[in-house]
Order: sequence, then structure tokens, then C-alpha cells
Amino acid sequence: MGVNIKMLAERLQLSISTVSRALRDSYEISETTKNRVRDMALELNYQANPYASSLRKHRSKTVAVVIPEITNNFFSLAINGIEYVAQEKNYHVLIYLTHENVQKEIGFANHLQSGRVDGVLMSLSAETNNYDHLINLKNKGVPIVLFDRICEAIESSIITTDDFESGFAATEHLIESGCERIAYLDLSRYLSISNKRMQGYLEALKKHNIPADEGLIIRFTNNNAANEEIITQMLSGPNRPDGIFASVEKLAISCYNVCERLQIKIPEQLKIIGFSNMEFSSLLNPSLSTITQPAYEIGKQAALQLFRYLEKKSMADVHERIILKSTLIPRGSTGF
Amino acid sequence: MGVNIKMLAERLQLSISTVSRALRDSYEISETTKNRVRDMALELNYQANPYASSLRKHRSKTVAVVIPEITNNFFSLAINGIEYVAQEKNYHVLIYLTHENVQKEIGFANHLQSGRVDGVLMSLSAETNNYDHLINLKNKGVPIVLFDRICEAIESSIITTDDFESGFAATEHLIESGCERIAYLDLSRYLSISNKRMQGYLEALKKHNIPADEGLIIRFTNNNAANEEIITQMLSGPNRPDGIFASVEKLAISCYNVCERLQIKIPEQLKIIGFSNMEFSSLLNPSLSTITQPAYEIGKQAALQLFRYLEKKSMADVHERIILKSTLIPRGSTGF
DNA sequence: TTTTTTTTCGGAAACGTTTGCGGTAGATTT
DNA sequence: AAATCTACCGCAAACGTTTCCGAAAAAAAA
Repeated sequence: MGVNIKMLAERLQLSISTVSRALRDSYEISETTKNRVRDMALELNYQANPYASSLRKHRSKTVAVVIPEITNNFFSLAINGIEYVAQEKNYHVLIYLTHENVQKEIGFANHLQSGRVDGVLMSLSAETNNYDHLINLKNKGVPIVLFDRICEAIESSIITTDDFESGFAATEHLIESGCERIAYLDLSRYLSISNKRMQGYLEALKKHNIPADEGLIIRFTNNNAANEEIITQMLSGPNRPDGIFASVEKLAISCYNVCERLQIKIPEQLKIIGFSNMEFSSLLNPSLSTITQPAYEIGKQAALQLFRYLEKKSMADVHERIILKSTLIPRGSTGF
Repeated sequence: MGVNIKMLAERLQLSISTVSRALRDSYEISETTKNRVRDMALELNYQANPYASSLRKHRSKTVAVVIPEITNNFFSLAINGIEYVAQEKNYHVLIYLTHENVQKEIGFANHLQSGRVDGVLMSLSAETNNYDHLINLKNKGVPIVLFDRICEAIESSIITTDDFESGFAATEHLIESGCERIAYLDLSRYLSISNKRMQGYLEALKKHNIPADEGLIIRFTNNNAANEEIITQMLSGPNRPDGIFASVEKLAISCYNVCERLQIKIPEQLKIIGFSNMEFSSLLNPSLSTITQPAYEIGKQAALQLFRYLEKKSMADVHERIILKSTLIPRGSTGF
């Protein structure tokens, strides 16, 4: 079907090996024949079969991105950063969505032992609390870089934001805005980010002598409708919180929806701050106070770190732990 | 490095071909040896080398998605739909972002002639006004399905929303809300969606006897800052419009930003409606009236259509033209 | 002039699969 | 009993590259 190296060789009256070397600009080939080959390749629009190359070279020029979801500004931005680097390096990007399902994550990880990719960029699902699939993958020699939702079970580079400090700052911001009963909302008890942010939350409460209340730490699922039901319960019961710290974007949005339905006024009756990467948090009604993560940069740094592995022939594992700062932006939802 | 079929064969005291056939559940192999092979494969966690398979079979089990950008709710949702179908079919998804740059698009299209993918899902860049790269790709035997931003230059299946009708409805909605000077904002004069939506816009004006004004049809770039500058000009000059129809999400957002800066009240002084797939348009200040596209479904249908090509051995080209309806949701920004 | 080096190229193996073809043993038919 | 058929399996070619190993010719060194 397509034009291959053999056709080029025949047309040029050269051997296959010479053509191959010419295309890779080998020093063993004279400048004149190199040009002949290049011209002919251009004329026939020759594209080397990547599968034959990969099979022979044991390199795929491909990386996999395994993430929980894509309809999420954080991950879209991260992919954007990853893809930017990949294009620079002439690499290809495969994406796999786990939809927060650990079984899918395991399936992907197992499959990726096949040699399909040279490396993996990954952010764990909310269900993941066992890391054998990652360990196996790494043991097969596939470099892994974790970003955002990480784990400590494997030795690898790790790119995150300063989750503890951000959690602390967000909570303190609510306290300084006058809140006394602050709820902490998150997705999973397994996620690294959830725990770090919660640590920050607890630490801030402690600093300001506010007793921590187990009932105010609430876990949600991946189902928006169910989540809003839980929030409705929380906000319509007695002794409801006067401040909410949502550790993921979608939970803050759900709070807005519920407050609108329950006629609860933000920020007068309830103050809200949330992690978010929406570019128009400022246009919400009221504008949403946020912790904004450097999502694009996180993706970019993760990819750069992966390529550092790939380009290093010595698998001398230099495991970096890169922490990029988030920024707190006070807005209307906390009374600013 | 990895465990391959030869090792399996040795361990099982079988020939390579028998192992291969057993794994593919061939009728030529007895049930008992099939089980032996399968057990051993599981035990060693054998994963067939996809590059060897692809080379031999001339099938990659991979599709490419070429889109302008990913930090855009429409495309995120579309990818979500595509990835869903791909997972069902056990296919892999490569993504390529053109960033609205036609040169990149051409580069990707040329590269994809290499056999890296079995098919391509594509939405054109705003700069694309020549389609030779698509024609060449298709001539190489790579099936293409276009979605959203399409062209008529190649014979292929096409998945869109009802852009003309939606443009008409949006404009008429503004007129019925009392607007008399309605601006049409879009990205590119080349895009199919822009033209269709503008046709709808013009048709609605005509129906209501409002003269079309060239000065009210404004093209933007991919640069948000520059765009806001243009909008500022438009809104601070004399004879400014009283209604805006933004054909892409980001332009509506830019309008909100400018109005906030210029202290223009929405919807009292200016009404806005825009194409958008934000799930929280209703939470904006004021809530944004939108035309919401079935983005997930568009991606899903596009992928399904591509697989219809791939599964059909007869390349009897059945070029479908699927149109999925968008819905107009009136909200605060048009006085609802 | 002879020897060594440099330059330039070709033959063939290898990467890990899939599959056409042939072949053996046993079962079935004539 | 011979002939045909079925079930099961192995050999080897092929997919399109890259690269090791030579090897011839030209150039340089001796």
C-alpha cells in the first residue's frame, strides 16, 4: 500500500541499508547520495513505518497519559502542557481515561508493559489504594512520572502543587473571613491530594483553636447528582457549616447549585473556597474564591521529567520531587 | 527484556505458531493446549508486542484525534465520547493538538500516512482553507471522519450540530429579547461552523427586517488579550451593539470580562448569547444564555462512524452526514 | 610501489508477531 | 484393508525497519 524503503532503494538503485542510513543522516553515506535519497523520499512522500522502526529499535517514541477524567480544567490544562513538550520532542501521546475506576487503571498499567510506550505519565484514580500495578509496570522497565494524585509506593519522579500549604491557606482564609464551622469536602480518602489538603485544613483549625469535627469532613463520589444530595443534607440540617472548603472544583460548583436551590446566600450565610482551574471563576455569581493550581506547568514539568529519564541512557534513577506553588485568589464567595 | 512468545513456547514445549494460535483462540488448537497456553501467559503476564503485531497485520488498533485545542469544554467532551467508544473496541487513542495552526495540521496529516493509525478523527483548525493534506491522507487509504469543524473537500463521514438553525435561533432569541443592533463574533472566515452560524444569523436578521451591517461581523484571533482589546473597542465606541451572538465560548467569556471592566450592565445595556458547553453557564453573573452542543455525543458518533469504516472489509464508502441538534437555553444574559 | 587508512556502500540478521502450507496420527468411511 | 477425513501441530516466510559485519574503491601514508 504505502511507499516503503524497498521501493526507494529500487528507484535509486541503492541498497536498503544505504537508504536507511541516508535518511538517518549517517556519516557513512556521501553527501551526494544523501541528497538523492532525501529528494526521492520527499517526492514519493515516504514516511517510515513506525511499527517496523519501533520493533527494531525497541523504542516507540510514544508516551501514555493515564488520568481519571478529561472534562476537568485541571487535567485539560495538564494535557496541554504534556502535549506541548511531546511535540517538541517529536513524541506521540496516547491517552487513557480511568473514569476514577481502579480496575481500568490496573488494566491500562498491565497493558502498558507490552512496550507500546516508552514511558507513562499518570495521575491516580480516586479508588486506588493498592499500587502493585504500578510496581509491576516500573519493574518491567517502563519509567513512570506521577503528577498531582501521586503515591509513595514506587520510586519515581513526582510533580505536585503545595497541597498542604494550600489547604492551610484556604482554611485560614475562611477563618479570617469569620467562619467558625468549616466543612472540608473531598473525593476520596485514598487520594494523596485529599490527605495533604486535609492535613492543612486540620492544621489551620488547630492554629486558630477551632476544634476539628469529624462530621464536617465529608467524602463524595464521582456522581454529581448524589453529591448534590449529600450537600443538600448538610446544608439543610441543623447546625450547618458557615464555611466550605472544597478540595476539588466540581464540589464547589455543586455547592453553588445547592445554595441556589436552598436560597442560601453566598457569602452572607455561607462562605466557599475551592480548588479550581476555571478561567472564569471570577464571573460566577458570586465570584468564587479559589486556590488555583499551575496545571499547565505541572503537566509540562511532568513531561520534561519523563523525557529526562528517556534521554538518560544510564537508568541512574534521579527521582525529583517537584512542587509548584498554587495561589489563593480571594473573591466574592468569601466576602471579598 | 519483556516476556515474548518464544519464551512461552519454550516453557510449554510447543512451537511458536501453536502458542500464537492458542492465544488467538484458533480452532486448530485443542482445548487442553489452549488452556495450558493461556495459563502460562497469565502466569508470566505475557503481553503481545503491539508493534510486531501491527507490522505483521497491517493494523494498529489505534486512532488519531486531531483537534485545535483541548482546553475547551466542547473538545474535552468530544474526546470523552471518542475515548469511550475506543475503550469499548479495545482501541488506542493518540491525540494531536494543532493550536489552530494549519502548518501543524498539515504536519500531522502527513505523518499519519505512515500507518501509525487505522483511522483519523479530526476537527479543522481556524486557519485551514486548503484541504490537500486531507485529500492526500485519504488517498493513502486512511479513513477520516470529520466532526464539528468540517469541510466538503473530501468524501468522508461528517458529524456536526445544526449550526445554521442554531445560529438562526440564537439571533432570533436576541431580537425577540429586544435587540436591534446585534453583533456576530467568531473566530475565522474559513471555518464551516462560523459560516453556517453566520448564515443563520443573517437569515434571522432578514426575517425580522433588520439590515445586516458588515461592521457588526467581527473576526477574532486565538489570542485572548487581543480579543478583549477588540471587544473593548467595539463596546466603547459610539453606536455600540445592544446584542452579541458569540459563536464560540471563549468570546462570550471575553465579553463578560470587558463588560465588567467597562461597567456595562448585562442584560440591561447589552444582551449576550453564546455557543457554550460549560456546565456552569447558569452560575455566571449573570447566568449566560447558551446554545449548548451535544459535544459528548458528537465525539461518540464520530468514533462509531469511524469504526464502521474499520470493521467494514468492503471499503464501500458509506459517507454519513450526521447532524445532532443543539439546544438553546435562555438565561439571565438575555433577560430571562 | 606497497601498505594502511578512509570513504562509501551492500548483504544479511534481527526485532516479535501472524499465517500459509505441509505433515502426522488417529478416526471414519468405503 | 485401503482410502479418506479430521484434529492438531510445526516449519518457515513475511511485515518494514535498523544495524552488525564486511568489502571494494579511493585516498593517504609508508
